[in-house]
Amino acid sequence: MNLLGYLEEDITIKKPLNLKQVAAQLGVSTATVSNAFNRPDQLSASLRDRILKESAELGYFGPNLAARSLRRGESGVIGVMLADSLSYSFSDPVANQLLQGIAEVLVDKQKQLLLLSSGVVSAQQSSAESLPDGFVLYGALAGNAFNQILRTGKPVVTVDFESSGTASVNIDNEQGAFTIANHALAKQQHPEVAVLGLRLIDAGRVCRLTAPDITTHSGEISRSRLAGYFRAAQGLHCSISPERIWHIPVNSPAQAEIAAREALTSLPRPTTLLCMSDVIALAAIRVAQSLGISVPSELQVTGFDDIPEAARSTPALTTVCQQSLEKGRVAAQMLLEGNPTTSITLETRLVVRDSCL
Amino acid sequence: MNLLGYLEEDITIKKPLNLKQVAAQLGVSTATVSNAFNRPDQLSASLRDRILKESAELGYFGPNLAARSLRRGESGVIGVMLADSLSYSFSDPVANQLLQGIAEVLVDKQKQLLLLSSGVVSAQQSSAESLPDGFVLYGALAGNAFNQILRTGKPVVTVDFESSGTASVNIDNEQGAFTIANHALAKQQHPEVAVLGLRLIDAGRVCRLTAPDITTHSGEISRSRLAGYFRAAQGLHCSISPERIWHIPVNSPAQAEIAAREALTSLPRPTTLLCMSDVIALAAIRVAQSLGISVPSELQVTGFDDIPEAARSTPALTTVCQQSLEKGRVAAQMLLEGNPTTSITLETRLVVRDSCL
DNA sequence: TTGTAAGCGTTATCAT
DNA sequence: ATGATAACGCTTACAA
Repeated sequence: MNLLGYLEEDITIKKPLNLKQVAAQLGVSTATVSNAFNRPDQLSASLRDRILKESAELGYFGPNLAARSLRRGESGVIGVMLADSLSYSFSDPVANQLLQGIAEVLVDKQKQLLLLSSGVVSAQQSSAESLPDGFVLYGALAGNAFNQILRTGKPVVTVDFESSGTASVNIDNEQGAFTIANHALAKQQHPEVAVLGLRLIDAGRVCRLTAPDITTHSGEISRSRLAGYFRAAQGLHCSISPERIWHIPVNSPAQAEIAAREALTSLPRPTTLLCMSDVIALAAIRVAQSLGISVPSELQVTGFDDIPEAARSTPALTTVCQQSLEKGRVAAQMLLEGNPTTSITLETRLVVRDSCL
Repeated sequence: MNLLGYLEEDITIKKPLNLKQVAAQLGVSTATVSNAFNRPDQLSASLRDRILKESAELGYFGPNLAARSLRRGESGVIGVMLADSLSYSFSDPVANQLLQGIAEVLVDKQKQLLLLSSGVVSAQQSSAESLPDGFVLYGALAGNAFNQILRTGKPVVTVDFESSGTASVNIDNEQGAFTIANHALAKQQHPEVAVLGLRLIDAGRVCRLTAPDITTHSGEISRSRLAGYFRAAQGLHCSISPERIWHIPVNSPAQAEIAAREALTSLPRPTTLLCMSDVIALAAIRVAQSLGISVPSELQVTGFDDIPEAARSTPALTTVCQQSLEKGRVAAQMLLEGNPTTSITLETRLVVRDSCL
């Protein structure tokens, strides 16, 4: 093989065909090839079939996405931006269910999914957010990422947080928390309540709250849930003091176990553990078992989320279903069907299983 | 507001700024703005800072991705293509761990993640696979999707399957299965073995195998695991007949429970259940518990994968760690660091916990 | 039905 | 450091 031959082959491998070359090969105009891929009505079915078939044989599988979206102003890609880091999100069952719901709709509507995490975008020199035709934003985004996306002027649906002017999908966290706390506390005479809370304050370690922490606002969702717990407790004339509320910085089993162990070895020992996520609650059940504390007879545990694992554990977890999967579906549908403007609040549902009867 | 005003405003909202407009606003040339974003060495630091700052204030956050990648021939996007449907993959703990590992590396290297599922691509008229600079392919892809990606000539790393000429990350499924089967069977006198297999044949329902199924090859991975089980059994002079092998079409708890129930109510009742995934094994443990069969004293259960939930269940699951997270990391690193050509086989590790001592 | 050509927003080259 | 300009691959209005 000579140098020229080598170069030719190299080019063949490196550069995919483009529409112009295909048109030349097939002996038709570029317009016709383009129409074959984009506007079936502009040519005869037989010609279209021939072009599609033969171009596939040549190794051309459709117009280059960058060029096409540059020209058309749309890409067929939907961006999903996650407040937490990407790799963490894949380990979080709630985020996974949301993504699952979104993916269902996108596949159905033939859209591609570009995953963005708020950290990367702001650091990036080229704006990946210029490509997608629309966005699902999950959770309160760090810093300017949110504004950056809004300024694109593209349709946006936010999930689990709201911002005036954009469509959103939410649940009533306060109400869900109230309902389950009420369920847990109503039937006990003198419940000893502890709360295992998620992201209540701005601290990187597991710790108890202090009185001033109660009035400070930090994470919206957690604060709503805490408010729901308080409302239920007050209605039943029992109280939850700050030092019986634990802050857990990340929704991970490891952190949750630390907090659960602290709570369950503190005195007086809690008889009820209100947990702000299922991951936390499941960890609490494991810790209780390892300490020889029987659930639910000696300790009632409640969760929040209703992740799949909640139904599988023993004892099965009593929790609040927040329909994460449906959230994802609804968000994606709103995004893809017309101009999204409305805000939707999905129902939460008390799911009574064995950990708190 | 008059019609013209309305239109102007509409345009302002709809069309994001472009580099040319920004250059005009700032009173510099397009080349300079472009250089500010792409080639810091081409202008003074102070000018660059001014441009970056002021263009952000104008609402310009960096060059349009479609235009940039059209021009440069690269996009900064990595495509991950999953053999299974996207929404299913998000529910599968193994796929999630792989994605987590990939995401770690991509975030670190400032790459974006485009998720493709093999179903969508082939049906799509525009080729989304033209955008990414490289691909991680997970699992044996349906139909032409694989070839379509290879023909792009872009770097590819395959995970959990091999194809000559492309780099790959794999584990030794046969060896892993052999090791755990050997562990499970070696210490019993006359073990009654049943296998709960994943995707062994081409059938959509849970069912037992028949003799001819044993020789037919279908899913590569499952077949390797089955071969490992057989090798271990033969070495210990015990046998596994086809009607003691169940086929489960999807790695879901629901399907697995059906198979487990069949297996555990069949006679003679198995004393050892070799399961081809942790999801299946965990389902088997739950079914055993519901039938009053004690694990591990009356029934030994082994899994495969070592998903996070395996360590958390009671009894904790004895399984084979296949390092899914590391697989993802390695695959992404291979893809991003130079021309990937090598094939790597990651170690599997027997993890003895309580379900099979 | 087909061919032609403008232009989408960017980068890179070249001369200035 | 700048200005002008040619691509990158495609879509589409328009003319034939």
